[in-house]
Amino acid sequence: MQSKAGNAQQLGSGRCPLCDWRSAALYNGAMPELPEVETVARGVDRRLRGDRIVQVWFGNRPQSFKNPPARQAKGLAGRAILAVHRAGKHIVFELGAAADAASKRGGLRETSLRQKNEPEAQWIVHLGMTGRLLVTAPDVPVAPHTHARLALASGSELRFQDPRRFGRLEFRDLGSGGVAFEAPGAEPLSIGAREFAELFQERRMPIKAALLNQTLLAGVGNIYADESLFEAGIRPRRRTNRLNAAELERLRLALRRILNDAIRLGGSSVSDYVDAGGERGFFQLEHCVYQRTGEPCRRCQTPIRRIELAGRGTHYCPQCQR
DNA sequence: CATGTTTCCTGACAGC
DNA sequence: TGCTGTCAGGAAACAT
Repeated sequence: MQSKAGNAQQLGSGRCPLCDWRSAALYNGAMPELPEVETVARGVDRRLRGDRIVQVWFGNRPQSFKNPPARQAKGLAGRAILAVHRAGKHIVFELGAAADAASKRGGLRETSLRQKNEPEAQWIVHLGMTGRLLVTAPDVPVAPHTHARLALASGSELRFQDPRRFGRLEFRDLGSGGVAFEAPGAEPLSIGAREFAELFQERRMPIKAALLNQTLLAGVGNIYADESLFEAGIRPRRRTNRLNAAELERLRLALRRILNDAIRLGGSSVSDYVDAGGERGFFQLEHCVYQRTGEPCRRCQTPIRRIELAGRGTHYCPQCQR
């Protein structure tokens, strides 16, 4: 058995609150995708909606910032958190007026904006591979690779940590001609059959590469691409324009079902992922192909095969997927 | 334009 | 024990 397959046997970790299941060890190799990002966004929203940012500290690793940290810190300070939600793999903080600016500025425009509760700014967080967004008490020791700390009026602290620094933080001021963030691709949970088919039938890339392309569908990453192709019975290398209507519809429904199941289980904790309260998810226990190279297919016992596609490890059952 | 490849970054692990 | 090499991957940049 290859070394990667050996790793895969140790897949998952943490303790399940329901069954007390516990695995041997962590291992490396997963990232926050739509279900994980949804879980984090919901957790942050529940904890911080209505709170106010009173103080901001940013680290000095420029890779983590889409616009300069000093500007982001200045933009965030004093603002109310109106809501937090997911868009694709992004976590979007909808922010109100800064406390001091609101009292200074006043005026008609301000009043109308506040009445409609429209955001005046946004903070957009992408977790990349290893990013974590955690709500903690301020006296909890600061973990290594913490690049952002936001002190809140409630006394809580929001922290962003990201060892590999593939994550990105971005501040947008919507008041001065700034444009609200929009995920580039369609939402896989709500896209209809026709629109889904239209995304793919004119293209000729491998279906797996298309699923990973965020400008087509927003939020699908390596785990859920592999898992949904397994459930739909489609080989990852199949060209998108060679898939018939029935296959595309199977894929759409498989993707939707798997993403919803994963959200229900709090996401897949394969390596670094935890939700806003530091809890791990449990969808990794449901994986059929991802990181199961060489292990028997759960449906037909054929060993799961691993190939490289679009620069990613890609897992499938040669018997069940055609 | 569409598609393919490289790069960034660190921790975990295998092997010596 | 401790070192070195390999691998994981989202998305932007670059190449074909």
